[in-house]
Amino acid sequence: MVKIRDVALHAGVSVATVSRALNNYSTVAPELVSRVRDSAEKLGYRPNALARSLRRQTTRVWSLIVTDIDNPFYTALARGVEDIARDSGYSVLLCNSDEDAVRERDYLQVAEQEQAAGVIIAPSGRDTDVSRLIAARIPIVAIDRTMTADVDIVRTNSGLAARAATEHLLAAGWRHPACITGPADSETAEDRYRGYREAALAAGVEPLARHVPFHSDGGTEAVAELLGEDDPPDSFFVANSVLALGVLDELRRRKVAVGADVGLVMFDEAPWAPLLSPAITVLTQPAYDIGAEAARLLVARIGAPEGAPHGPKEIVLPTTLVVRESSQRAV
Amino acid sequence: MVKIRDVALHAGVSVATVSRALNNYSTVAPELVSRVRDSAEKLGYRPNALARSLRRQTTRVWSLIVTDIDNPFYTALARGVEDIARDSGYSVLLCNSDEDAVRERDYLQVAEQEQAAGVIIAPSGRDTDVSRLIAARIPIVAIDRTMTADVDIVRTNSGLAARAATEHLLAAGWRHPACITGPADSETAEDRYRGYREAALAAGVEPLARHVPFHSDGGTEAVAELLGEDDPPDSFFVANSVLALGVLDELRRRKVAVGADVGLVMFDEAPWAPLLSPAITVLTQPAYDIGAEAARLLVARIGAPEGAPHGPKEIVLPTTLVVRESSQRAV
DNA sequence: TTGAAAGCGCTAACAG
DNA sequence: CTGTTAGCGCTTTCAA
Repeated sequence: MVKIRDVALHAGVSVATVSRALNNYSTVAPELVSRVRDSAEKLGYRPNALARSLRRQTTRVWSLIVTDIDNPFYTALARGVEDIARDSGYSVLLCNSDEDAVRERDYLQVAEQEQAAGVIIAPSGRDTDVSRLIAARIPIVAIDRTMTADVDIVRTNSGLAARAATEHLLAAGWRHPACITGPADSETAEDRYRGYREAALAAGVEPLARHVPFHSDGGTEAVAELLGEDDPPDSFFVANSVLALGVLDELRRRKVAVGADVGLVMFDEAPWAPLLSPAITVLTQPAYDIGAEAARLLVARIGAPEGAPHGPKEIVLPTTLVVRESSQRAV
Repeated sequence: MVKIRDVALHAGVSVATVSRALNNYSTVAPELVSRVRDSAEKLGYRPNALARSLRRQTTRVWSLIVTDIDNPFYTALARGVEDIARDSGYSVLLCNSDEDAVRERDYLQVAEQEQAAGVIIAPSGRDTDVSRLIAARIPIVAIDRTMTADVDIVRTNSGLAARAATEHLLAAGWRHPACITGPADSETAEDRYRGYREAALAAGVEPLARHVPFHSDGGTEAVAELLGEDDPPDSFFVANSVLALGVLDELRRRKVAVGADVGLVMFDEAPWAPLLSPAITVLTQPAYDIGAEAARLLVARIGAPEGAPHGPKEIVLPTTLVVRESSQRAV
């Protein structure tokens, strides 16, 4: 491993000069700069980021903690984060908590110990403990879900969108929409449920819902239960695309035809949504932009002076209903 | 930030003792161990990973570089890597090169500068330059695609599988299968093409193929071109699921019915494959296991003594043809 | 403008 | 068994 000392020796200057030259300090004589650069180039010198970070007391790495790496919403979001991070010279440590509070805690600890420059997190629960990060002055931006801790957040208005989706189902002629959502302690799951509930109540329909884990099996299970009800639903509002996978699978298994026997709207766009027969009506969240905005917020926080007084920022992005076939009653 | 010195002061011992106690050196008196642990606990001490790594000259972080984070194959693989990494006490820096050699180079450089303990990479091309990592003695495991560099690799036998898939198409009664694959400089793309070609030739069918970028747009484009041929194909062997998304989209747009007008088999399982009508016949790769095996190989390499003589290992996992409806001629 | 030297927080010889 | 101390490789005062 070639270190700064080797470059200094080769260039015939001190290590301090090498450091300054390579970090673009304007105080170094131009000739020395080029001599140093040449030496560094020739020797194949790469600064040791560990040593630099230790000395500078700051790293160039972010942690991005998501709850489900298989959810296209999060991969799209990750791209948004990553693009902005790259532009700003950061690398992103992508961590998958799998909705598991223990894994999440572990990753938060890693972020702390590795002295992450910042953390972007989709918290597994509202009470996810980030107090240590805050104490360590590591900026945090929440995405998708709010948390009790006082941090910046970028999200969409799930409740409103859920309400609109349910109203759409009703307007399309479905009489008895049910809601399949995530665990009650997940904020987005609850918001979406509430939006559905409002719309149902407003239309004089008795709300019918299932809270299941955010996995496709959860969707499967919920459908099975719901269709076993005395007064089964004739349509579904599903709180995310992973859940919908299970829902659609179970519906198919039971030979229940979407768009004819039952209606369906799901939260989140997915690459396969337009390909199904019928094509799935979705609530599109600007996933990439959520990530990008969160990244911008983080950059701003990192750059902000120590005792900057500004309170937590909140950015709410719009969700769009994309009407396709699954929500329509077949002719 | 509470540091080791603070713990030492609080526990009334030297920093060395704190270090030893916390790192489970058996030479420390049990009473001191507990005193140190108590102090550390009380003060909320968290070792600075940067300082530790700098001193130990080794980190607990891996880089996992994939070419497309939106490809379910890679997210499943990432889970495999992550699970084993966690078990072995490592964190995974997941990087998305997007098939872009420049991004890939940047990430490799980050891995080097951050002194990654190891790197698992799906190289964007066979000639991806990992010489610096090798020089820095950072173990590397290739996944999915081989490379000219001498590294461990975990992969499937794409060629064989592709051949089987094409033979299956032919056996199902399709007369003129075409191949839609990735860029010619991508090894898996080429392997899959060759497998297809062998099967076609063996059956006396003139090979017909398109090499396009591994994005859904590539699939769209390929279909458009292929169907414009004088002697258009009656079925498709598609080299991965992302490409297939574009293929299916274009087929749908043109109102060409899969399973009736054309047959289709794609490489890789995808959560939506069984949900389409008709359900898609796929070549399933054990993505999770590929990741897990790669991780195990990496653990072994990291643990191996400096001058260990064993050459690069290669692990080839089986691919399974899952016959569903899209490859069958409708009655 | 440059160099010498201190020190980021930790671990690991080396002494005792 | 415990403490003292020398670094890991780098940046950044402080002097010259």
